[in-house]
Amino acid sequence: MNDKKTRTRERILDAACSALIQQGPADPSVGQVMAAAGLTVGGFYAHFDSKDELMLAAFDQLLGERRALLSQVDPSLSGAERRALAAAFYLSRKHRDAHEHACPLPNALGEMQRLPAAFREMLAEHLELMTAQMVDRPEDIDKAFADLALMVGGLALARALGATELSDRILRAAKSAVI
Amino acid sequence: MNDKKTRTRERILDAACSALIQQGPADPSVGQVMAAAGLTVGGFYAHFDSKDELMLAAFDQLLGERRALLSQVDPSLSGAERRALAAAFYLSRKHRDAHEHACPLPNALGEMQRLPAAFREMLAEHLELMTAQMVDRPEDIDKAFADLALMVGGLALARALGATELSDRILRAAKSAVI
DNA sequence: TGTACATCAGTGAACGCGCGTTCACTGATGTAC
DNA sequence: TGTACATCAGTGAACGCGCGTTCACTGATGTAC
Repeated sequence: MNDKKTRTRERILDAACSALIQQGPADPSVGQVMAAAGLTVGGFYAHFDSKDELMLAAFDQLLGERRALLSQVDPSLSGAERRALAAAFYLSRKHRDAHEHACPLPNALGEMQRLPAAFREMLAEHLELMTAQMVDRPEDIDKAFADLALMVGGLALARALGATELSDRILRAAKSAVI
Repeated sequence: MNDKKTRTRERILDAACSALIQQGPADPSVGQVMAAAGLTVGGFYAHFDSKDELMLAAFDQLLGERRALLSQVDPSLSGAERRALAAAFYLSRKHRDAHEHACPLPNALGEMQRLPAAFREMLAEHLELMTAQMVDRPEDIDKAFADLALMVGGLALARALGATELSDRILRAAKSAVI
């Protein structure tokens, strides 16, 4: 059965997701990802065509997870209330320090310009879908884009500083500024 | 005279600043930076002890430039007005597309966790000084941190997307959300 | 049920490459007399 | 003023290393008869 191969592929992809969250798309080596999945480097190309393809798949999976989380927020709340809830989670210390199932954007955005165009196209698509989930009326879309910028910037600064007092402070400041 | 050596060092440092803005700290190679300065790779270590030391110096110089720009805003304006002016420049298409004298944070933050602690310490110091320049009263400091997060996040998203319509839109949305 | 064969997921050594760093050298400039 | 020497900024080849990718092989599993 090739269920086994499918599960192995998923293990590699999950390892790549963790690496992408923590190190961005370029830094993790194929060998490191394979080792994290309990495999050796040579078997990689039976599952993915290239490192770029792996990282693109991981990027897609993680952004998809973010949107799935967003869709679980109580739909009876207003757009502004939903954005505030999303930001409260996004800008938590827990999310800043998470090594899995966290947002890849803070550590990946800076490398987008050097990656194949498929990454930017995928990013654009997810951003459009995400912001659409964050508003009640199309006219409010720019509020969602602004909140996204605030969230990504706040988390990027907080992660860059490590788990320090200043880092915590930036999370709090950004959280309280959501529109 | 060793004026000549000093000028050469500055040329290398300027080349490193450009590279840091566009590619972050890890991606540019010593050879590429030296070539951009019109030199060959071997001479590098007469000016800097290591690539990390070069990038740290470039990071310091660029963040210093940002603060110098900030200090040129009309001091008779209120803190909120000064922050709005700073954001209007920071979130302009011109700044997004600039290859020199631009902010290194959007392309550097994601790599901070993997760099020596000196980078994070330098970042923390500049952030404290920057936000102090952005407010009238200490109680408002969190507004400056939130605006910084909004600015950095907006520019990071805009740069990552390239010079597209969506990128422009994010710049506009973030600009109009400054506190 | 038991044997022979095919399949194929995964291994591990090898490749060519670019990296950061080192170092013996070059050649222009400044100093001593 | 002219010659001999010291200095030192910059050159370019070399180093050891980790990378992405390739490929001949292994060995467990499933199928045919």
